[in-house]
Amino acid sequence: MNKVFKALNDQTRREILKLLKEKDMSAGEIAEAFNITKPSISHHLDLLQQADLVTSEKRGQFVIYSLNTTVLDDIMQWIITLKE
Amino acid sequence: MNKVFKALNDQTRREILKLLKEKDMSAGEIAEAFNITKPSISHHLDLLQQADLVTSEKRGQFVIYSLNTTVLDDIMQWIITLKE
DNA sequence: CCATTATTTAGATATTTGTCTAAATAACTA
DNA sequence: TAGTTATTTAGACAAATATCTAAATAATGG
Repeated sequence: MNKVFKALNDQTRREILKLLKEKDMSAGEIAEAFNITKPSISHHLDLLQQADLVTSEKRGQFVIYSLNTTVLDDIMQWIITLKE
Repeated sequence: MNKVFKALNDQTRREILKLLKEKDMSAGEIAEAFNITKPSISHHLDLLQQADLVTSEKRGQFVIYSLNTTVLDDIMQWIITLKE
């Protein structure tokens, strides 16, 4: 939960999630969408994965990342609880 | 939006919101609920207010804080968009 | 007006974070 | 096997953050 909030607290990471909503992408493809070096993007992807917001799968020499929205349900529930 | 995510990215601030869900509280009352000094809590309240997650009103020598959940709707909508 | 109480502001400090470059690892291909 | 491409790891550094103590501000009550 803590890790999810932390992962969401960054514009670049939120945009990565938005990209992955459209389609699965390799680390390199994701990096190309930003003006940030590949190691930095790799770090962001690591944080997103730690939060379970993305999953990754090695396909040949590529690592394909996918969005995982199931943890967002917890955040939604947290917000709903706060509102009621 | 950025400020809301930032404000939510802290355990203490999330607990403050939970407290304020139950009832409005003065800055001092809130501080007493934590093992943190009053200036630190004051700083957290400032960040929450910047994010529009709480409002404050001066009543005599006290400052009463209240929860404001309207901005949480934006977060909810952001999550829903990501999920659909 | 002075002392007390409530809260915030200022300034310092240690930790965390986002970014970079350089190097390491892993997989394909000629 | 050697060279190329894809990604991550390691290490450094500047900026942001959470916390503290001390001082300032504001309101109350004798």
